[in-house]
Amino acid sequence: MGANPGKPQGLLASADQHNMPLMAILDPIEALRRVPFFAVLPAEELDALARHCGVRRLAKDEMLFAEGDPCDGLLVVQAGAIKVFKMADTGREQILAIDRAGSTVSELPVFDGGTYPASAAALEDSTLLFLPKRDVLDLCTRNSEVALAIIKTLASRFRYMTSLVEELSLKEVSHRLARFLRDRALAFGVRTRRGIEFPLEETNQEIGAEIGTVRDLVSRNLRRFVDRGIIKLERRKVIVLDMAELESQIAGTKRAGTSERP
Amino acid sequence: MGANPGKPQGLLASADQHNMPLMAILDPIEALRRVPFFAVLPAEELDALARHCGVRRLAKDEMLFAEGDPCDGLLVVQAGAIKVFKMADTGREQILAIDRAGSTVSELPVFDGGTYPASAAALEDSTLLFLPKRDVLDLCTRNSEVALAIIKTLASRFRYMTSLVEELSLKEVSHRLARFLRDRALAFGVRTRRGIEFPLEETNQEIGAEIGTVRDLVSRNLRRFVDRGIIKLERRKVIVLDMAELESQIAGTKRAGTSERP
DNA sequence: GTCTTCCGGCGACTTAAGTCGTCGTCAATG
DNA sequence: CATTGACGACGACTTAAGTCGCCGGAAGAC
Repeated sequence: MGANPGKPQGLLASADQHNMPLMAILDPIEALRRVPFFAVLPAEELDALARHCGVRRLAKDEMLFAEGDPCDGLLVVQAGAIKVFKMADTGREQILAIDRAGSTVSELPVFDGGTYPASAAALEDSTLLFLPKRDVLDLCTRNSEVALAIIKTLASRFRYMTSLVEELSLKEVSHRLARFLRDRALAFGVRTRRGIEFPLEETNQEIGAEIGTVRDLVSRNLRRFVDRGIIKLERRKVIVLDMAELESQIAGTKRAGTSERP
Repeated sequence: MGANPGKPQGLLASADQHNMPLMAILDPIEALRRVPFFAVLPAEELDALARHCGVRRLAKDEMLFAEGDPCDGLLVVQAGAIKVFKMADTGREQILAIDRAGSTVSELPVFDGGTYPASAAALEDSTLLFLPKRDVLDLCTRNSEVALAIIKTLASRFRYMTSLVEELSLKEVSHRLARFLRDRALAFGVRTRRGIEFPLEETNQEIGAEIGTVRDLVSRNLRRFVDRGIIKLERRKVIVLDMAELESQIAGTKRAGTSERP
């Protein structure tokens, strides 16, 4: 699929609703079907689930839950975007995941019975479905295919956490930012004569929270990339001029020449 | 259970073998039964699994697998200790998990079909069982109780990763070290008239790799705790003199007084 | 026993990360 | 149109983190 950034993210929550057939907005079954581990279910199972589910609407920046809250059901994102994050007492935050339509939020407490391990809030106006814990657990017990699919979902999140730990512990801010840009370019980039272009809706603040640093450092490092001719910044858009150099920033800046120690 | 450190860890791998009935060393069924998600199985299922399993012995410091290797089965720790870690090209490493008897290593690639997300090596002489992927997946499909228990295991690991990310991103080295000591004190500490005592077998190097820093900083921060009268160090032992102060190191050193900004 | 190696402990230094204050721009608001 | 507020940029500064070299003691090897 040739990377079509036709649906930019942050600003246009309302556009979603215009582009989507009305049913898709109202029909919880469609929302459930977009969840990978429910997709395998026959229609009548989905129906049954849908009958038990509640709806929650959130305005931008509204909190969904806070770290430590008890949890009594699974949340399915129907529209919008939810950030899951940890917050320091200094106010700084670290984003653990951003979940959009078809994702579920914090499966953990549903399955291990604990409280939410992090807080969550809406990045845009959002709609979520709520499935009582019991129904989800019953379903898993009856249908091991679903359980296995949930394991896969958890595994994929786990892999991300693994690489996040690696980067936070062993890599510098410039690496993390380079990887962030590379990933965006691969996911949303379009080849033009000027380079690979993609939209960048979030603020430096938000980027910082994703890659584990502060606003200022994102700004400084972006500028450094611009100065070195690796990227070009426009309005709310990035143009990657030198993808090879961007990749090599990810691989290793860290005094790459020191060879072996004697 | 009044915290009995009767089985210190690193040095005494051989003691294990003396204290344990010989059968427990040789019998794979016993080893499998110690795994939480196999414990629920009836004896004949365990038998069947055990018949298919291979054995792998590792000397201390021997590699079990490297990041990116393909994986074709589940590894169950029967005896010893395995560290799972990421390594930077500078040689620095970040430990993601330490698994002992009754734990499994890298369930991820078994269930999502990918490669190992990190490397693993033996911290002590160790014995592992190997269960072919097929058998494990078949078992999960047949028995959703096992699948659900695996989800719980993954969830618990996930929670740890979550807090690791939080600490790496938002907390200082002294916090992480304080938490490390507190956790050890709770898990292995014994109340004596001098304070709460527990063994500390690992080197500063290893502690650093666990909490995400280098040898030197572990040493410096330990010393600082000693100077402030929070702990006392002996041979390979720690005595916590002021648990309250240790806890408050965890909660927040970070200019705790700044109140609100105007 | 003696030798060697590993480990811990300094102290001095470098550098990445983060903080702060200010200013200019842009966009939304009234 | 004017005001306000957010955001990005930038320079100067502070501090935590990490690096380096050296020493001295303890444990293991011979």
